[in-house]
Amino acid sequence: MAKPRRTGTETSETRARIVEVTERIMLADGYASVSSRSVAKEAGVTPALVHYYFPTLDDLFRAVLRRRVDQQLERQARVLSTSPRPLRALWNLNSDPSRTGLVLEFMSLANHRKEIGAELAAIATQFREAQVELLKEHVSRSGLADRGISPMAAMVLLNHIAQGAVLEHNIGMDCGTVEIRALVEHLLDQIEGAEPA
Amino acid sequence: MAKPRRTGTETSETRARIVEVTERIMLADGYASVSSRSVAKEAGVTPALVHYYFPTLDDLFRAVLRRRVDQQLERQARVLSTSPRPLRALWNLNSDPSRTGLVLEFMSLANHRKEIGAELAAIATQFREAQVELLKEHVSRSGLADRGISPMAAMVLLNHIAQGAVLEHNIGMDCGTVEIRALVEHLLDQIEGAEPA
DNA sequence: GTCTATAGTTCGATAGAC
DNA sequence: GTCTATCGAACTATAGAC
Repeated sequence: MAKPRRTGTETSETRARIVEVTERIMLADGYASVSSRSVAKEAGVTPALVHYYFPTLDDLFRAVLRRRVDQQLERQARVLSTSPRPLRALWNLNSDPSRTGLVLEFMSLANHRKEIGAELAAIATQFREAQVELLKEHVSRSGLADRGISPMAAMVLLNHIAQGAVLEHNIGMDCGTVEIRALVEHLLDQIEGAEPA
Repeated sequence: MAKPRRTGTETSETRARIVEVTERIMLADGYASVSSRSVAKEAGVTPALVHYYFPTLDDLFRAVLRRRVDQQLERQARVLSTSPRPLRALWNLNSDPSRTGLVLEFMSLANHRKEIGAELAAIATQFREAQVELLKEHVSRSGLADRGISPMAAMVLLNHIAQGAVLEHNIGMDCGTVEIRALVEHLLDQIEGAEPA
């Protein structure tokens, strides 16, 4: 009996548009620019309607998070299980600014919305475990074990480099960009073989 | 004639306390929790006094940034020029959560305060160039060239790993923590020799 | 140097009409 | 499902007294 307030259905098109707009604002201007008003304006509805679908802003943020997680988990699984060069496939995937940029926004958001932090940690762990699991099946092929690098270490390394690159790209920094990219490409070539033209 | 408003002196103790408090809030709760009120409350003054020293919040953020930059540039230069193992010294420096955590807050802040983004990129470039410059003097000793890794690539790599580790630590994630740390330690040992007990 | 007081915004959230 | 209207709170910033 605590909250008898009305909320919208999960399948609403307007609801989907609100989530999309929110993600766009987060990427373009940061999570701090998300408000029921800014979202409503860009979605072409009223602020009240945003609250109709998402009683609190946290609910809205969580919806953005879940939507992306579902998308990316599926995409990652598909790429990892079909690609002959899983490491390179993951590198390409994680170099996508919109993917990594959003992760970073949620990490910042988690810094003062503690409930989101725990949810985010669980999700990130889920991603990484899936990466490691799928990589293990390719481990003989990838030649990682020969270098004394565990699948887990390889995954963390790849994620951190991609993440750092996106972060610096976001603020317009280009010092070292070509060098680190060359290093990664070189290592990937050594481990998995060069990409076919 | 645009702004005839009064502002405080640079040497004020109260001013210094305000900057310190702001940095603490940024690290603990994120930049979005910084307001003239929250800072004033924790510093034991009134919101108006915060604006007396820092006409806008951007001025306050910039003061926090400059204070840290001066501290860290000096510390980095000292450590790099005196340590027999410059790479390990940098790794330890960048693994400090309060250093890297603050960098990340400013990177998020830059996402919707574009003026700060340019300033931050310039500063980060300055840091990295200083790292590369000082590392070059040690390059024969560090054995990096033998592995085909340029000083620039090494620095970017080290920074990104440390940054990623702090980021994940911040949200309470520990998946892969020991593996990546072991990998870095192993590589540092190989390149620069083991630390003395 | 520090304060009170306040103008002017923006925001989250809700009630209730249509 | 969508709206208008609004309350109450928090915020940035400024003016001016002490």
